[in-house]
Amino acid sequence: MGQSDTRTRIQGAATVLFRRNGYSATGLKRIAAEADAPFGSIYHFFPGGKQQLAETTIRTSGAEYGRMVLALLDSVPDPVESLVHAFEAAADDLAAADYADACPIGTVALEVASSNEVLRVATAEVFEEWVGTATRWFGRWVAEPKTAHSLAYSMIMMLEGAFMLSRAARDPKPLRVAGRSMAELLRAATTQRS
Amino acid sequence: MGQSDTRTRIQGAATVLFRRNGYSATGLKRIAAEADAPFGSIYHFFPGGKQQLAETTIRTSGAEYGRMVLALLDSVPDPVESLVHAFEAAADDLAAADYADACPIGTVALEVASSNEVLRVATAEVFEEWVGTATRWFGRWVAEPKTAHSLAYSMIMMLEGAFMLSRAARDPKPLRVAGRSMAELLRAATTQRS
DNA sequence: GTCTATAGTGGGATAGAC
DNA sequence: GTCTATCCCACTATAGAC
Repeated sequence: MGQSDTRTRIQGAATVLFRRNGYSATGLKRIAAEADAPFGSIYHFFPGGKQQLAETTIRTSGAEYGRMVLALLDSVPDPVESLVHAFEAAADDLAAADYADACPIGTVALEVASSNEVLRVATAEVFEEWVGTATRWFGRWVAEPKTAHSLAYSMIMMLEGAFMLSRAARDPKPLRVAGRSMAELLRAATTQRS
Repeated sequence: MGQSDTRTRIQGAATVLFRRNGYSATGLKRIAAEADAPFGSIYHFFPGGKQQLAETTIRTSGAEYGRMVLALLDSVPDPVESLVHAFEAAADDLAAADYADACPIGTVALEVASSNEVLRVATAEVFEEWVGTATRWFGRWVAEPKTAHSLAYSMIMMLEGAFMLSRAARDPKPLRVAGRSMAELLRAATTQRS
């Protein structure tokens, strides 16, 4: 256990730091210190260095976060209420975390988009996975697959944008507004309009 | 002219690099090189160093970008069509720029939100200014001020989230979907629903 | 004021003792 | 396999020549 435990602590510390401060601003020495692990252990478990560690955290925390959001959406029966509730929960969590822990991959995604192909592809695949999951969720209430797909994209984009504005302003309001807008979008998609 | 021209080139190069690669990944040496300016000139014109240079670019390019988006929205008479058109234009521009030049402050905003108060406040104030401008624009077609405010927030959040997904996937589609969703939101706000 | 050289710090990565 | 010491490089910042 001692061995894989070190690896777990390293990956956990990396996930937290990349999420809060991004890829470039996070040093491997800092990760080792936060993980209470010797510096060399990073290269033992992640021979590919910083990039491999980041790719691992992106894919792992990305999948985890997707499951968490889906579970949150499934915890309320009515889909419109569920959207409002999920964004409210995200707002509360973000405020409780002092506006530090939002999307685990958002900051890194923007940072590496034009500078690191390996990490860019990793973030793109995580987003794609989220869109697929969300499309299936919306598909339970929306007839047109294309509409479900658009709603899924919109939900993730609205969430990412809301995280950005809420963190910058240190204010949960953007996330709450985003939730109500997504509810409105779903209502519009399921309601006949004159 | 020679003097302030150097300052302009430095600020221009900084704006481009911060926008593409973020704050931490951008070195002052690189900025000086891209600006064809001696390294020392950065500290001559920006005695506060990297932070002051970044704050200046955030506020300046932020205001410019806000004016540009507003002009784009005002270039089409019908507001619903205008939203679709504006996001389409953003999609075309982003693809033409090889997915490098999206929002001038988005990447930096996420990077500094939990690590640099001066820059965090600068990004927050730019976002606030955009929301105000957009609220006035939506107010021309929506009666309720609160609704106009929500639409303004949603548009900016959707744009930021769409930039993130489009850059990660190197695909203009998220931006186009975002535009259609914003059009749908405005339609829902201006149409009677059964 | 313009520019260069360098100090001082922290980064990623590696070699090698244990 | 675990851990430490160190290398080399890039960074921010500054001192000082011109």
